[in-house]
Amino acid sequence: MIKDEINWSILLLLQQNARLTNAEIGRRVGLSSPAVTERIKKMEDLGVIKGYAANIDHRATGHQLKAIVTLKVFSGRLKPFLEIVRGFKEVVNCYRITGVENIIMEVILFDQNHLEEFIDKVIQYGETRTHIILSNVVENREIQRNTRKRV
Amino acid sequence: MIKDEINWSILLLLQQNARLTNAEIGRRVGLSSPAVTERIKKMEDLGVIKGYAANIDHRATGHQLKAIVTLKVFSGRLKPFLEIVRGFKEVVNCYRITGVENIIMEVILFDQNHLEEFIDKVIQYGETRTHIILSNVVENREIQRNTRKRV
DNA sequence: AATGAAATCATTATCCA
DNA sequence: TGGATAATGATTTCATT
Repeated sequence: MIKDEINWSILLLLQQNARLTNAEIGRRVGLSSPAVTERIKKMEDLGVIKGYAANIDHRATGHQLKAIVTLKVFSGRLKPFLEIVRGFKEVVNCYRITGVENIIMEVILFDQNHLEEFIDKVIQYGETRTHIILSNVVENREIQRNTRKRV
Repeated sequence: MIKDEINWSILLLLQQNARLTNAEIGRRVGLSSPAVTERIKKMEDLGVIKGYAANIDHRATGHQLKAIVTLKVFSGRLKPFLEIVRGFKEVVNCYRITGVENIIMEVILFDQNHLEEFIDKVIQYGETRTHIILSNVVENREIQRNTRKRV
């Protein structure tokens, strides 16, 4: 759990720019830099902060396509799929989900050939459905403090 | 485009830990820290690096549920939806996609009541399908250099 | 891209509420 | 327990080569 308002502010700042210095964060939230350092370290140790990642434009790395691929896994094929998917570099996110489909993946691909090769790899584990991503409407929004009424 | 191998190394390091100092990155890739600073700045300016985000555990912020919600938008309702979805704090990612559904969203929610409220908000824009996320199989994997054979 | 000087930052220890 | 302050060492920034 998050201790107080100041930690919420620190979390928001780090979600917006993880490369802010602790001194700069301190200035914005009204704390000294050692105090900020200690608060951040504690939240890292507690697992509140899981890590810090640079956000890369996939087109700049030569990846033309981004797609969502769902998988309705064949009977008995879930476990082997869960093993092998960790090795697929195209897959940047993979979730187990409820519903008719069991798996949903976010995939980054060089081109349509690459998409075809990828489908070939996963089709032996289940029935796939592919959605090409056309545009980003909301991207990587920060998790914020709960301000809604609780029931 | 990415200039050389060293920039790929820098990108990989920043995806794994965006809070590494430039001096530390320099040590690992064999450059001085001003050289690293300049390379990173150039990649930021070119839009190769879009930003740096702390990764927060949604359970630690009191959000019990994560879900995928797809939307088959009603005729004429896409534009108003695209406007309003930017204001929905629950939505951390939203894509326009090809296929029967037009929209796919990644949503973070406090509890099942919150999910119900969220569905109520979006259901006027189209037909929804909700998948609760059960677990993460692959999370936030780094985009890597292309090593596969090109055709 | 490296180097060196100056400013800023991180870290540690100590003290205080 | 949590934070401020001060000292030291590391880092960043800027100018120069």
